[in-house]
Amino acid sequence: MLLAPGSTPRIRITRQRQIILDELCSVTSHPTADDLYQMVRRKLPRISLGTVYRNLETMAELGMIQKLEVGGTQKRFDGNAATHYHVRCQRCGRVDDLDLGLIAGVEKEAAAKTRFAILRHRLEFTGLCPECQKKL
Amino acid sequence: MLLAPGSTPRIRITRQRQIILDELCSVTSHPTADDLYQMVRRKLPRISLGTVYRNLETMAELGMIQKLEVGGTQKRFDGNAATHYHVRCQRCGRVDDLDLGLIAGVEKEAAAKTRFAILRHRLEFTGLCPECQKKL
DNA sequence: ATAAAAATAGTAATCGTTATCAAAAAAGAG
DNA sequence: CTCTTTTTTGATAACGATTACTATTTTTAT
Repeated sequence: MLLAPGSTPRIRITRQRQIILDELCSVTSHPTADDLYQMVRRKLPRISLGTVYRNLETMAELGMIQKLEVGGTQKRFDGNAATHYHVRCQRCGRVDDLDLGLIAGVEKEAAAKTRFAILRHRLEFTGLCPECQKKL
Repeated sequence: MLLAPGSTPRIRITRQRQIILDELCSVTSHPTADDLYQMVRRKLPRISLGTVYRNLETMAELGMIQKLEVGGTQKRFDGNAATHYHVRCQRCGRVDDLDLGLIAGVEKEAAAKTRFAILRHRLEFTGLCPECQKKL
C-alpha cells in the first residue's frame, strides 16, 4: 500500500522504542541520551546509541516525552510530558523536578510586552544539591 | 616580581578584549560566539575564533557579561550583566529581551520545596517572532 | 507469502567548543 | 630604556555531543 503524499508515517512500537520509553519513565532523574543508552543496554545489549537518540527525538516530537534544554552541554530527557519546573546543581549537573505550581499568567504578561507569539515558558533554578553543599 | 601563590592573575585590557566587549555592548541582540567573531573581524581581521571564545568566557566569569544557555545548539552572550528574561523564536532562533520585572519571591518559594541551595533562576519564553509569524 | 514501509546497528561526518603551544604583547623592576 | 616575567594571542588540533548515512533487518499491510 502506498502512503498518500504528505501523510505522516505511521509510528511503530518496536522493542527498542518501548524499552527506551520504559526506562525513561521508570526514573525521576532526567537522564541524558547517553545515560539512557547505558540503562537500555542492560536489557538490549546490541542497541546502538544512534537508535537511542533517534527514538528520543521522535518521542519528543510526538509529545510523549520532553527534551529538556537545561544548562550544561548535554540535553536531558523527561518521561513526564507535562510542563513543570526544574532545579539544576551547578556543580554536579543533577536535575530535579520542582513541585511548584505553574506561574499563572506569565505567558499573557510576556505576550503583552513583545510582538512574539508566546507558545510556552520554562523556569529553571540553579543551585547546589545537598551532596554538593556538603562537599564545599 | 613574583606573584603570590594562589593570587588571581591580573586581567589585561587588550585591544581584542576591548573590541569584543564594545561590539557585544553595541547590540541588543544576543549574539553567538561566531556572530561576535564576524562582527569583531570587521575591526580586527586577524583575530582568531579561539580568542573570541576565550575572552567571552573570561568576561562572563568576571561578571562583566552574561553567557546565556537558552535553547538551541549555540550559547549566546549578553552585554547586559543584570538578570532579566528572554523570549526565543523557535523557528529562527532570535532571542529578545523581555521587559518584565523579575518575579518576586520565586527563589524563596523554590528553596522551600527542595533541599537545593538556590543561587539564581532563569525564565525563558519560546514563541514565534513577528517575522516568522508572517512566514507561516 | 509477498511487497512496501519503517526502523535498526554500525559507522562516518558535523558542529560547537576547548585545549595546546610557540610566538607576540604588555607590565613591572632595575 | 632594557631585561624579565606574566599574560595573551593566533593557529591548529582535539574533543564531546549529536546527526547523517546506509546496507540490512524487522514490522506491517495486502
